Amino acid sequence: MPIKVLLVDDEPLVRAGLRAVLEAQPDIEVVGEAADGAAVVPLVRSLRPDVVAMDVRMPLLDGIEATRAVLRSVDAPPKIVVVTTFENDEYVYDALRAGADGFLLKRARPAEIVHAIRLVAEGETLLFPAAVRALAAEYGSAPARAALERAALTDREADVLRLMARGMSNAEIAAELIVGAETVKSHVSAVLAKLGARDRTQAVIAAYESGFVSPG
Amino acid sequence: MPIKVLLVDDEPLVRAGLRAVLEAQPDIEVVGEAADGAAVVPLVRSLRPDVVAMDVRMPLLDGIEATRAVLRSVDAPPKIVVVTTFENDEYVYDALRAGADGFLLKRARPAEIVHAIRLVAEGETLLFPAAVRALAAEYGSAPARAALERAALTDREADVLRLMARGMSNAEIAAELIVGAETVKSHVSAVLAKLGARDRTQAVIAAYESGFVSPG
DNA sequence: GATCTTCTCCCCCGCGCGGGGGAACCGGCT
DNA sequence: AGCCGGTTCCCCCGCGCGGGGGAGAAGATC
Repeated sequence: MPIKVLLVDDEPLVRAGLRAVLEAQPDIEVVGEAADGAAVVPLVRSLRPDVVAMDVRMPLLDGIEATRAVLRSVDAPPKIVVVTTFENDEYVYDALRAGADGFLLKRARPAEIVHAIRLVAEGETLLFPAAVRALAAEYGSAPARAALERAALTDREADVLRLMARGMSNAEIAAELIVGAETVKSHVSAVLAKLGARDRTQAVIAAYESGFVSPG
Repeated sequence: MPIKVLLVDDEPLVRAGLRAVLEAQPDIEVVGEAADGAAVVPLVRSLRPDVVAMDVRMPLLDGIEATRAVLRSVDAPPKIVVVTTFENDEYVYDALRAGADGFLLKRARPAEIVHAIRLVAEGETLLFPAAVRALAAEYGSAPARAALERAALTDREADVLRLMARGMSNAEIAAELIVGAETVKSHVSAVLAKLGARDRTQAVIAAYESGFVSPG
């Protein structure tokens, strides 16, 4: 009997890609899709998947909350694999703490994705792929890193800085985080103040220099 | 005279979407469509498009080979923009090496797609659009550096980008280089155009991701 | 000579950014 | 109950930024 998988991602293209990759395997069957976390629990109840491939960042209910909701409210819950774009995404670890069984990168090769699904279906836990260790190893210089740690950014400020470091405007960050533009401005101002940066460009430079974000 | 665009994608839905987006612009005209790479060269010869929006993955002849074929066999070849679904598409960089002038993601917003077409039509190389990070992540900094070299910054523009990456304002850069503020603005604008960056922050990000500057 | 690129500087203009305030809500802590 | 930090949103305001033009001088190239 095949491994039944439920896909949860707000981007149709990502779902289509995962479906194509997984359904090419004879032992894997995609039994359903959801575009946001709020739809996950009912779908898990009705479809009884073995594995849920869950995006972290989604509108309405993110992957972390959705993971908690599934584990809390479903008997014999499925294995949950967190799907993420960036390996240094802090949310990934939150999701793992919330009870997820592993994670995989969207840029992973199809064979790796298939492998990950099979592993967690068998009860294994995928915690720290080589990519994450390698990234942690080449983390930034100690002084700069310490400086940024001293800055003591809040969770939300860290989110904003991460998106700033991806070149997003305030409006784009607001759309990404599903908050108002004024809210983003508040967070940006707080980040600039804490980092001692004059503008967003200096803040992004500090993020790179400290290893808060890393090239590649 | 409008920018003449040829669409090449095996998915009719994608072609329809691109056509709808591009033809909403008064200065852009979609002159033709092709469903696979094999049909591209004859169509380029007969239609003489300014820009070819080329999917990477296609039946018969993929976007990489089709790009090579066009550049090899057509005089005064059109600009070629690689269209891809996933930012980590391993073939994207191969296409850039084959001579493509830029790339864009299918999930990009209409305004970004239009912007990309206009930029490459003007002879710029489009590097930034969100995919640079993923490319650099998977293949290391060498490809991104090569891509930045393709941008062909002049000596002065490289000077300005280096100082931008140190967090300097236009006025500070002007003082550092002992030139007028207006001169710096000109160089900055040139850098942004060549990198396909929207603002100085994105330019600095591209500088880090490409290894043009390094943390530490 | 003519042409091209590069570097230099200038104009106007719109807008996003960042500073400076304030305020409401909520959860945690005392 | 009271306090406080975090998140959310609002106001006004000045200014640097970036786009779109143009233009002159120097050097390379043909």
